[in-house]
Amino acid sequence: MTGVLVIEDDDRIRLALLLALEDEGYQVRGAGTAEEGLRMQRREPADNVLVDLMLPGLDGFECIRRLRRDDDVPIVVVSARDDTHDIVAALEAGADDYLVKPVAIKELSARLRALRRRARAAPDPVPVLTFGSLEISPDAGEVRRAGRPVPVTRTEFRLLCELAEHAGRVLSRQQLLQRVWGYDTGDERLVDVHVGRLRQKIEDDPGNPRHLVTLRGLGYKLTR
Amino acid sequence: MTGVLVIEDDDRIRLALLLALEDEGYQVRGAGTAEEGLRMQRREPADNVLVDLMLPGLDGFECIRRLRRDDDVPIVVVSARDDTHDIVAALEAGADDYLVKPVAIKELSARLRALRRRARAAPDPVPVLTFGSLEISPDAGEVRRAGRPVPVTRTEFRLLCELAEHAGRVLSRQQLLQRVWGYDTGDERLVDVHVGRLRQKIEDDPGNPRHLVTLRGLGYKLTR
DNA sequence: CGGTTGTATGACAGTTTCGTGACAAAACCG
DNA sequence: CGGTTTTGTCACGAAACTGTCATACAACCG
Repeated sequence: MTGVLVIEDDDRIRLALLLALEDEGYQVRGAGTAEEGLRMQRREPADNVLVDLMLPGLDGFECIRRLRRDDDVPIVVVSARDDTHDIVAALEAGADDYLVKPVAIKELSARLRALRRRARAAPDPVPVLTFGSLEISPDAGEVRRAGRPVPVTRTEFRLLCELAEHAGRVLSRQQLLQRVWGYDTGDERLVDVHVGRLRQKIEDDPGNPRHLVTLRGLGYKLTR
Repeated sequence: MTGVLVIEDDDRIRLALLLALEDEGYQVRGAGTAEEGLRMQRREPADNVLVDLMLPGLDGFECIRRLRRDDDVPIVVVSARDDTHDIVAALEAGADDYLVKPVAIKELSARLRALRRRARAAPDPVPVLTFGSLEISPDAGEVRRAGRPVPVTRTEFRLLCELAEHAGRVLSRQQLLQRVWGYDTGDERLVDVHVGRLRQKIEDDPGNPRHLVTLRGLGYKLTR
């Protein structure tokens, strides 16, 4: 399992990063101050560290230097400041990369991956979307229910991913036909059939679906 | 002396980069096309390569892949496009960093420095990838099953490594053709055949593969 | 309540996708 | 050069998947 430590004092940003990284398949942990982060990294080293520059107490630069002192872990700075001087200083202090907020999680993930390739560190985690006991991993082409793999067909899988990507939002049959099948027009019953088949596989009680819900007259949605 | 190769088709930008890097103390050389750049790098390897994404003929992504194929040189993309999708694709292709034009030369220089520090710090620790009782050492060119060496052909080995590097992720036949064979197009049955042959060698029960599994309609993946 | 509209589902036939053995071309190797 | 291994192509059978349809069921509405 690949671990990431996020050192960031803003609770909301830290939480958002942690949740997003978790979806990307990382095992995450967070720290609100440099001191706490250093302590955590010393006790139980993560495979990657994300650091904010503006931290209370010990600042980001110093934090990077100290991390670097006793570890070769890849360090990525995530800062609001988009200033060449800061970037150079951070890299000079020992950081490996520098991203400016707001960061696109996919980019962050890709950069972490590139960095790990260089550092020959941990393996790639596989992103997982979770809906209660239902787990969907688009990259692994896998669906699990209560931990057990569920065999789904390609069409079902695409449909499920489409719904999962827009979790909680209704998608009309037309939209689904368009996005999953690429049809601009077609029989909407087709969607019903596949939704039905999917329910047989992923719902505990297919007659009373908890995740893959029908919204009469509107379409379907996937809920947690 | 540290050498940098700049592959960029716009003469003015290439020249500007070369001059600026020269001021930074690098020994520089430039190429106007991917083909020329690849040739130069093969003949006389630089310590860093800068690549533009929009090149005439062979595009930047392909250029990166080919550079990566026979070299571990740090690659930095310098592109006008500031798009998450491009960034992810470039990093995925094997780039180490991605900068958006116009670049601050001080930042570029700092990033190159950080990258070289990394590249130098990781002298191959001969990693072994393990999948249950299956062991693959990409560097040693060896495959073992329950400790016993398994003779695999070059093609099979590359296919296996490609799958192993992305353990747990589905790779489509197209992707495999592209990455293992370098084909941009071709008969997808070819992949099937080699997967079949590989299974005969590495699976306990080739009829019921445990590691090299098929995901109908999606492709293949290697699991633990 | 009865009519109307929208949704679920089982069956089925046509199509797609896979795995495999056979074989020839190509590469390799003394 | 002759033998051996590896590689790519092909064709075919088996298995899995897909979309359509008909019917049954449920929800809504006045």
